[in-house]
Amino acid sequence: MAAFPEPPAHAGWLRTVAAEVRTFDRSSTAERVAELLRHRVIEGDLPPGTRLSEEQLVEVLHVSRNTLREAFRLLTHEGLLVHRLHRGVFVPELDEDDLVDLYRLRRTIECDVVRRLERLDPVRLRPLHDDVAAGEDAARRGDWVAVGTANMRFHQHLVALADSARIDETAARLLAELRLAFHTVAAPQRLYAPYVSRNRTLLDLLVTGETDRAAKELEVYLHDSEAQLVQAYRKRPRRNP
Amino acid sequence: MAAFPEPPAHAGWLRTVAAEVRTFDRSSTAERVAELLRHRVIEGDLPPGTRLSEEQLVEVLHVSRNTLREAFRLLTHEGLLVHRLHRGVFVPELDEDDLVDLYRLRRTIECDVVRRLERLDPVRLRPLHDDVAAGEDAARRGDWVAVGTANMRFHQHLVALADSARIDETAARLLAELRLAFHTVAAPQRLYAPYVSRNRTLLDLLVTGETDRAAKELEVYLHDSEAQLVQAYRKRPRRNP
DNA sequence: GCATATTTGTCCGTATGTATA
DNA sequence: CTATACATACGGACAAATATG
Repeated sequence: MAAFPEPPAHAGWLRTVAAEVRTFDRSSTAERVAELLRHRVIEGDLPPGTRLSEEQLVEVLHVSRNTLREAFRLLTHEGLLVHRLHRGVFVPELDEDDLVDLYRLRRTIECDVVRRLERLDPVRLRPLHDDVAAGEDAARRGDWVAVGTANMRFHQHLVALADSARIDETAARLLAELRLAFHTVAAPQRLYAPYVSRNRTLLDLLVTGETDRAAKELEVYLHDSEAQLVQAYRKRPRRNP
Repeated sequence: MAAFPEPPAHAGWLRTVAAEVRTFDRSSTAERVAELLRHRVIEGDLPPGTRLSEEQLVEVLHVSRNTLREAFRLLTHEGLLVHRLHRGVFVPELDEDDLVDLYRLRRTIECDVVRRLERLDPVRLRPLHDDVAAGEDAARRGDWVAVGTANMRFHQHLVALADSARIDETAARLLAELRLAFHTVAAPQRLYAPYVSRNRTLLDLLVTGETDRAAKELEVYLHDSEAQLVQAYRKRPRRNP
């Protein structure tokens, strides 16, 4: 043993990982590994295009190949990894078509959820208030990572108003994939900035019960967001032309 | 060996299966196994509540346990199997809440897709025409299984008009799960019957470009369908009270 | 409630096939 | 084209949890 020449440079994130895997219990090992990798991908620690070597991960996580591969399968179906036969799993590199596709489904779900809201108990807006406040606060501090997180939470809590587990799950996958897109552009910070105040506007409309106007506002909102992201995509520095 | 008292009665489907697994290539073994099991579940050959024994399937499919478990993971994530820790995988038994949840998402997606249609090339309605015709034909023959299949195809082709891979995928999973619900009620045949003509009505509205009316009609349509299915659920014979 | 048998969860070693330098 | 690295797939083993009598 010790036959492994220490993982290559890009794998710095690996070092802190080993202990975490056995932290939780009451779920299968594969799910814990998946949960761990999920966060690494979503946080951008593994940039799009990265290949996840079975050998290295087995070594570092101290799990068997089988278990690791089960975790891969889970994440693959969540869209957070892509699986190329006989080549391994990679963090996906979304292209412009993927962006458009993601926003297409996103508009369908989020706008429809808002449009169908009625007789909404104000208490249920509580998480949204918190998210908006967190976003505004983070923006003041200039902590753009936190702004992004708060924004994602806001939208997740928004669809949660529909009271549908499957809508929640679909939205979660959607937003997770979208995070990948944000990680492929140069300065994702700026992309979140304009939506701090727009989330506030949206929330106000929900508070006053103007769901139709809220739905229309959200529609424009998401179109703008998509346009900005597509633009950032085109301007991004690319390795392979 | 021979310790198994012959798989129980419901497992007759196993016998014809062995050869099929090695038919295709160009995909992994796990995916081929998953594809096979997927069809068996969707077609209702494995009724909801069935446990899929690893040992039996390994025996019959001639694949290793690891490979089989990978196939399980794939299907679990599609909602076609449920995984209970240390107990194995089962064909899910959807309850009333699941039904409501499924229809909630279904209305969101299908209705929104229809509402957003504009300047639709009539050629793209071709698959829908075929599906409606197939449904009507099958209904005349009294082939209710074929009616069900045609109906599922119709709705899949309907959402395909949105030109979104992720919407297609979401809808596919949705409809697959819904099939499970149909298999748990006594006489699913009758449930499809009323929608042969309603599909025709819907299609006519699309042909004339009245997308708003079509969306509203679909909304009512799906509400009715849900109500009927829920009712059938309550009347169904149950083993465990 | 207990002891046993069965089944799943996890790991390992190895052989084979595929993609890429 | 060959060589190499790696993923794919298999089968055996044991531990852990569950089901059964």
